[in-house]
Amino acid sequence: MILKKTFKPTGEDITSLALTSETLTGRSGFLLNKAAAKVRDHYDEALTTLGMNARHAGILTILDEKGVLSQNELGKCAYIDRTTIVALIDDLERLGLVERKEHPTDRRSHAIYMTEKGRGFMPQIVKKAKEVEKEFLGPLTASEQKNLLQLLRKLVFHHYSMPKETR
Amino acid sequence: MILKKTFKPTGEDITSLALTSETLTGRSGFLLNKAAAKVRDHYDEALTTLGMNARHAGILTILDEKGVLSQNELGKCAYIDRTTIVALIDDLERLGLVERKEHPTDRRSHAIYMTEKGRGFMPQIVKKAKEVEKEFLGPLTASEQKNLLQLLRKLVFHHYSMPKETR
DNA sequence: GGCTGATAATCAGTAGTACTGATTATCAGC
DNA sequence: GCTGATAATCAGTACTACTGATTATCAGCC
Repeated sequence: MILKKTFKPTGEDITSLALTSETLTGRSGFLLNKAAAKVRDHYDEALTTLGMNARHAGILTILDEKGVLSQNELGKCAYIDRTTIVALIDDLERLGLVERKEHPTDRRSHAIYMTEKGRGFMPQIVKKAKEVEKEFLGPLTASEQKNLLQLLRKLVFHHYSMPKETR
Repeated sequence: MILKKTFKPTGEDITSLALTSETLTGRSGFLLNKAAAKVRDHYDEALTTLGMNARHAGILTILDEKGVLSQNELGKCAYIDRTTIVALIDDLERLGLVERKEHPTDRRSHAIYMTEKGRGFMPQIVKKAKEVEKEFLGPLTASEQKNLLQLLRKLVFHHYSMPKETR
């Protein structure tokens, strides 16, 4: 192998490769990480013109969907750590897309509101998301795409609803 | 929403959620990244007793499968950047699992050999991988698992075979 | 009214991932 | 023997994601 000039990292015929944990390409761990890195690149690239990245867009999407939330609630929805979300909200506030306001009933919390400007960004964000999804999932048929999303969702919801210790 | 005491980040009935890019949980970007983070956690935790992480195990798996490779070839097989693989090989060499030797025909290259000790680790690595895969993919049926792996593989192979500029 | 354990946001520090760009050595073609 | 390409390496950068500590506040209980 090492002597070959025209080295090919992977064979052409995907379907001939074994779906077993004995090979790297048969492990969900490998495939998920590589797929995730790639789709994140796509998102970050698409959103850079809006001055944000995929996680910022995710937070705005949650806010748009669920209305006003505390930081904590927001973090839980996006499965983002409580300490990580602070800087993300900072960024979005700096961009004028959200505002930290006083929480009506709990003075420990912040109520995160989307601003008018933030709301105005949503159509663009959704448009970008649709473009990225279309391009990234392009190699799959429509039903395969749907299938993939459903399977992933099942996995994600299962593993993120487990208690912390067993995660 | 912000006033509710018993806040639930996600509804229970997954199947009722829309599979559309307008919601975060309808985007492959979100789902892939969360699933990837989780499965990586599982792998890292399972492999920590062997003194390595998921990427080390991945490299050993490639070597086991393909035999002696140069660092570059190894990187291409594992889709790991040329600059990133250096430290990973360092780690594995320090653990005594691989060795950098002189390349037979190209003195720029290193030939990476698995040591006897490294070969001896493979059954444990495969065992751990199988356990992780079984547990992580547990929420899915056997045919769903197979399906998921095939869809992911199609995506990964497609996107990583593109020329750099359009990736 | 005041104590106590829990919770919300924040920050400092740490670790891991992944890359760009530069450097050195070597190769391969002309 | 010159020239452009390639292999490994390193320094530096940026981003992700966490632990643990801190401060403020809440909620239940005596």
